[in-house]
Amino acid sequence: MQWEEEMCIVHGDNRSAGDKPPKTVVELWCRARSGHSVTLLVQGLRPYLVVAQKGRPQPADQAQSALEFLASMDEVVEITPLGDLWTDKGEKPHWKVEVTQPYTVPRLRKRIQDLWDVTSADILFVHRLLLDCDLGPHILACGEILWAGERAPAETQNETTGDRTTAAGRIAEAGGSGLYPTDMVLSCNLEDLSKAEPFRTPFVTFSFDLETSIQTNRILCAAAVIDRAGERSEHSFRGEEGDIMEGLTKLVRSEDPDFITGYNIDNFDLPRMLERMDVLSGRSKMDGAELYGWGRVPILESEANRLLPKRQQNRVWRIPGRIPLDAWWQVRQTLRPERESLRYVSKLLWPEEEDMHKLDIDASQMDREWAERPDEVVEYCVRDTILPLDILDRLQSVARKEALASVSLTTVESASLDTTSRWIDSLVIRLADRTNVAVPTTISGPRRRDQIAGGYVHEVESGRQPWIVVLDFKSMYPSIMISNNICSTTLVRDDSTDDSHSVSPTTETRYLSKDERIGLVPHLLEQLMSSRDQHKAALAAARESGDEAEAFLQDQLQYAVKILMNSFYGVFASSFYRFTHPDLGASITEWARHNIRKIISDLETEGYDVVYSDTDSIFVRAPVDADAPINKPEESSSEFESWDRARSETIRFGERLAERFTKEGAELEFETALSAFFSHGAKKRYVGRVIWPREEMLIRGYEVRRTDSFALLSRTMTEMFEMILDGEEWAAVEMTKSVIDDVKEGRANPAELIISRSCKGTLKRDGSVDFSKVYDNPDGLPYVRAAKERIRRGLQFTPGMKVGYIVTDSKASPMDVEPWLVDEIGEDPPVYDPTYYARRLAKSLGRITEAFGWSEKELLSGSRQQSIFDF
DNA sequence: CAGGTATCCTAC
DNA sequence: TAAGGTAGGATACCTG
Repeated sequence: MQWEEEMCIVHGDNRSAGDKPPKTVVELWCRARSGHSVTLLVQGLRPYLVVAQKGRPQPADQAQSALEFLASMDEVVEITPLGDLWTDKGEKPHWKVEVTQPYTVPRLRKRIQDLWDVTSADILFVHRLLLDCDLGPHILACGEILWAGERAPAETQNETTGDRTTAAGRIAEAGGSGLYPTDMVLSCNLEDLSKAEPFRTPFVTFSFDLETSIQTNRILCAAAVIDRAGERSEHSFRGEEGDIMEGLTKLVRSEDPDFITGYNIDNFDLPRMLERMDVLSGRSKMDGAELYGWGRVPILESEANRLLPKRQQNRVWRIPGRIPLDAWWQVRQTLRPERESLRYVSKLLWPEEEDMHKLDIDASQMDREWAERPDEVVEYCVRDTILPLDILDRLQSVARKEALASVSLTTVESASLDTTSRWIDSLVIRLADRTNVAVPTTISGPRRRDQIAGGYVHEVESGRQPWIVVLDFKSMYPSIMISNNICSTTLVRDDSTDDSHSVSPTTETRYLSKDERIGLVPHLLEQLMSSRDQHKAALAAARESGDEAEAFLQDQLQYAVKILMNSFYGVFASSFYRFTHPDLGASITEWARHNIRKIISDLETEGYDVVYSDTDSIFVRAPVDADAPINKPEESSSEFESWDRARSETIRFGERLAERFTKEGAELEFETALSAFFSHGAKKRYVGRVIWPREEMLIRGYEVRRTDSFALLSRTMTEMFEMILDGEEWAAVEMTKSVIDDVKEGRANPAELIISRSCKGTLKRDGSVDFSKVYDNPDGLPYVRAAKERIRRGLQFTPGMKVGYIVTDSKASPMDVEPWLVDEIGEDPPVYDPTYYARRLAKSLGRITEAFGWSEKELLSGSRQQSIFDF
């Protein structure tokens, strides 16, 4: 029975489907737009690599005997000429060498690379399918139904499609491995797949959590929640450890989720499952599959390798067919919270809902808690599986991954777990293949030592400046790449010159004109720029018509395009990427420095004051009445008119500068107007009172922005900035002195003194953490000592997480610190070292007050003057 | 106690 | 043996 519908590719893999003749099947695990899961078995694609004669271009017929030898090799099935392809040594004849199976490609590449230039030889087979058929994650697929389970659409279920035994046979015949745990299995050919418009897929997510014994590492209980497009069901497991693991595994296999989440699963739950599986199953791999066979493949001896979750080195976990997405990592990336415990994060996200973060179990005493009140432990465990789902919902993590997959034309798994260079690959290789450019392999080996120069940062003077306009270049690096046609394929590598070339300002790196050859990178960036404009227009139209769902989708897509565009520069300025050259990155930043410096010097020549500039931005003093008040007066007040006039003149000045300095391909935008700007004289650290296009305070670089500052410092500094920007520096100093006095007297709230820093480490197989591999002197670092103390006390620590601590004695060397455990186990706060905190406050705040003549020493001395604070 | 090194985090 | 970049500020520890 044939079936056709739209679906989204979650993940893909391939397997051999016979040797004589050699056949390979691509397995695509998908979620249909209508909700059920599908395994697509795609036939008809054969693995290949591409070769050319080494060195300078030579006539194709000189390759004849070498080609004959190549054709005689075991792995090689067929060789076909591709004609001339572009390479950095010129255009030359290439041949497509089809091979038996994907796994032979790297082997063959190594064997022949002394004889041939080998290209297109490090591309994952499933990506090959998306590239060659020009598909993205959203597809329309048509195929023969080999299996239709209970959740498959009713009209697909009948006696034939629903019979397990015969289904397994049909699947094997189509090159699949057996009865996949998906709702449907379809067989199709390459031609049966086509690109579909993006839609929001109703993915299924599985969230789980383990509670384990601190003494023995044994799993005491577990919980899981399934989210099926918003519909949730809760499950809990207790009893024998093996039964718990089997229960979880059965649930994964029957509910068949696309995403697997939880809090800290990457470094805790997933490795712990593997460790306990080893303990319980001994040597039999198939016992292991019953305990932990979460891979989306049948439970068969032949699938032993794909059934279990895996992680190479210290990288992300991979589960064939599914996507492990740690809620902790998503929180870290999108929220950047000061602390990262689940309790802290849930309070941050849902401050109103008390029972969501009720603290009732002491995780550091899990064995005792489990012995005394197992029901509460299970309840606690269930709650900790619901929160990660709520977090992913709130952060829109899944929708973002899907949008990124859609704009980079890759699988959702690749968008979720792969790195920037893979997403770029997906677009670049596709275009290279279509425009006859050979695709070199990624460069391996040691990193380049000499760095390229980066952006220009202007010196900033200490003090306050009134009425400033901030302008910046729109998408500076992408614009430079587009307007100068910067690409590996347009770089002039010999010393030829031509008037049509685009020539970089100082090193005189040359690029071909667009008329001669349009570079891959400029071509793609231009496409992305216009597609972002289209998504933005569609977003506006959807909002207009009240179509919330469409507006959401278009907003996700335009944002994903932005992210993708901004990552081009980094990848092409890197030392390893396949289409890279050191001159590329260097000339992009060279143009950038040149452009911004030119504007600065033009403005200065005309007598304007450039206060600051960083890479693509410029801060200029507006020529307005210097006596106008900088803090906004009441509208009824007599000074209001003066302020308001300064404001409109500043805005007009900003608009005028933007217009004047905007050129074709380099758009300077008027970003904000400030009534006051302050810096203590350090680059990348400044504050501004924004008065246009909205009213707010802008802070960059200062401790206020840093997650490793402490709350009291951030709060005091923010208040200080408010006062300084209002012109009340004396009050700021007095306020600061009173804060420091309180700290010295021991009156500060210790919760405001927590310092939190990320701490690395390597996870050992038995679950313990090794710090000495990543740190020269681990015990010399306060946060490592705090992490060690956490571990000693039976609390979770996973490599990379932030550790909160209080300094208790700074006179000791190294200083004494204690971890902050109040959130997690309700422990009394440590007693802080008043001298240390007073000194840190005075130092950080003193740097700022120094601009007005008050030093750190004066803040610390406590010699407060009579002030408005003394009532 | 000055200066160098290791480390973190941020701006762009 | 996997991989977006550079510029810059700040802190703690260690050494001489």
